[in-house]
Amino acid sequence: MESKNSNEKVPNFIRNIIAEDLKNNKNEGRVQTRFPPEPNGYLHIGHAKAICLNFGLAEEFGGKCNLRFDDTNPVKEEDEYANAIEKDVRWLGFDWGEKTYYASDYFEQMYEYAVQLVKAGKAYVDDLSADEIRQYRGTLTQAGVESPYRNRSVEENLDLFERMRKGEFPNGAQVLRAKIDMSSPNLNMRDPVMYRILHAKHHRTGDKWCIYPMYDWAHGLEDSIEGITHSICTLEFEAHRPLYDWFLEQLGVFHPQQIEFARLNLSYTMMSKRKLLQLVEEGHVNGWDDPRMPTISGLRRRGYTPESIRDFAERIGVAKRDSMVDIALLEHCIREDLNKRAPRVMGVLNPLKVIIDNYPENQVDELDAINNPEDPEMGKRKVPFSRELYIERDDFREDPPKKYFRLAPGREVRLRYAYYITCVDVVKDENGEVTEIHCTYDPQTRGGCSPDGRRVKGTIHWVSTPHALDAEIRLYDHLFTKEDPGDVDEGEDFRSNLNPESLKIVSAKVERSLENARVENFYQFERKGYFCVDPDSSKESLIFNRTVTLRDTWAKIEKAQKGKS
RNA sequence: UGGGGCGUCGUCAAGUGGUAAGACACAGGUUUUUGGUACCUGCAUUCGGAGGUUCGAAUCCUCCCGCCCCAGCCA
Repeated sequence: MESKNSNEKVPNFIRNIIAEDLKNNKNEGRVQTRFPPEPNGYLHIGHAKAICLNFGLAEEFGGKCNLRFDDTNPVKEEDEYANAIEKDVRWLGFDWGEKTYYASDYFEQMYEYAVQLVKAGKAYVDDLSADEIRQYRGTLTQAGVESPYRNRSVEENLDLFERMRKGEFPNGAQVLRAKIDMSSPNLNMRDPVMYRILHAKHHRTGDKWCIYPMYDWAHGLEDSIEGITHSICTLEFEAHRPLYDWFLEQLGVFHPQQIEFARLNLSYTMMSKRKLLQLVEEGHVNGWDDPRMPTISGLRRRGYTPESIRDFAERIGVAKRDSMVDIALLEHCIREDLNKRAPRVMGVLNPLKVIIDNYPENQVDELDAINNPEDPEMGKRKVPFSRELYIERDDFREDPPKKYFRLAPGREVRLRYAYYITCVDVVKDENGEVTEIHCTYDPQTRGGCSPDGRRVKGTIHWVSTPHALDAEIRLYDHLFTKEDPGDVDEGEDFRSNLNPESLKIVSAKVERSLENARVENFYQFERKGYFCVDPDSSKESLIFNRTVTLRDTWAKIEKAQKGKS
């Protein structure tokens, strides 16, 4: 399976930086990265990019990658999320050793570092309200104003900070701020808040703390404590780097290098955790693992494999420019993976009854079918054939368009692995709807080829009626109708771009061999696409999710034809 | 009109002074008992624009244009 790594690694700026560092023996040749999610939501394909990047780099350069929960805000974080995140990272195929790291494990040490800064006159307790702090901060073009509390004595600051920790003050009464520069053109440097008072129960430390560190203060410390050599994050943190560096420099501790890259944007979907949460809470989807969601759990349920997602992450590359990756690339990756691995099977999504007039009633023939033409080792199976069959409604046209070479009155086609049949009659109901068609078969063509060598243009799939299994099939399409769901008119939001046809449920007839299908098994329904067994499925009622369709050249031709006429 | 970034094919993306990789998409074609797969061919005389340096520039310099991020006691 690993041998398919024929696509060699393409250079990117982060790889280049690390390779250069290694050449210069920076960090004694050590490479240590980390993936630091906040446990306040589910991971999505954008996180998968970061995970593959961090774990991939570590692996490539003989280093390690930590999984670390950045749990510094107790009001938003929950164990449920932390557990789901661990499961997803593991499912993607990554291993972070025996230890899972938590920012909250460093709270005591962070506090001591803060005291150190206070003693050095580099931090102070501010009594200004949140609102006042905002006003004092100034604007993009206007310098800020120093807080009247900025020059308290070290002793007073020490006393106040300790009492903050003890819980003597209510939420919002004070904050600890770094004393940097209120006139800095970089707003992040205008005396940023290091600690705020939050009387809240933390998912791990419980009620032990009532002051919690802010991201900018905490993150560099977490990295430093763990000996991270390359702290890779997304572009929006670029303006925070001077602060990251400032704290570590003041403390004189190990100083990791922060490197920023552009986050992933995918067409026809969106990555905002907030909006994804909204989709879940408002019921536009059926949970975080809805197969239409770009979450790892959604993709897993949809039938995406870890291999396909890792391949995708490698192919999109890593750079600093904002971009929007075509979701067709993700679809290509899963098709490529499943083409090699998915057993082929026949399933009729929209059944039309076919009666073979000259085939004996009650006769059953067991025909050989190949499980995967891409992999002979997957062997063969028997599929039952009888007088009554189902074929795909779209594989029959009373009035076939040009270049259509499936079934039509008087036409002959091949039933895959079975016989050639010719349509001799069409039966309709009072509305003119075709209810069944009658055909004759050529007994000489068993297996699908004729002794006289005559050729048929079309091969269609089928299922024997008396042997067919019923199955519910969930057909998924893009969640949004626009490449950029955020592209909306005045007064509207991304919800108005929700695709009303993102889920269609059909009752299908599938071949008998699927009776043993188990949850998460994947198949190629020949000529239709790749499907996997949904967790809702049971032996009594089979349920499949369509992962992705097969490429459909005919659909393109027909669309082009319609466009012309 | 402060600061920090970024602009190479429809979409990603290599390239770091020596004369534009690759992938997806798209368009043709070959093979085919999946209109699938595989394979072949085509697809940027040009790198946001204009000047300049150089024998030579996507790569160096200057100016201009466009897009993104920053004013949470979120991360």
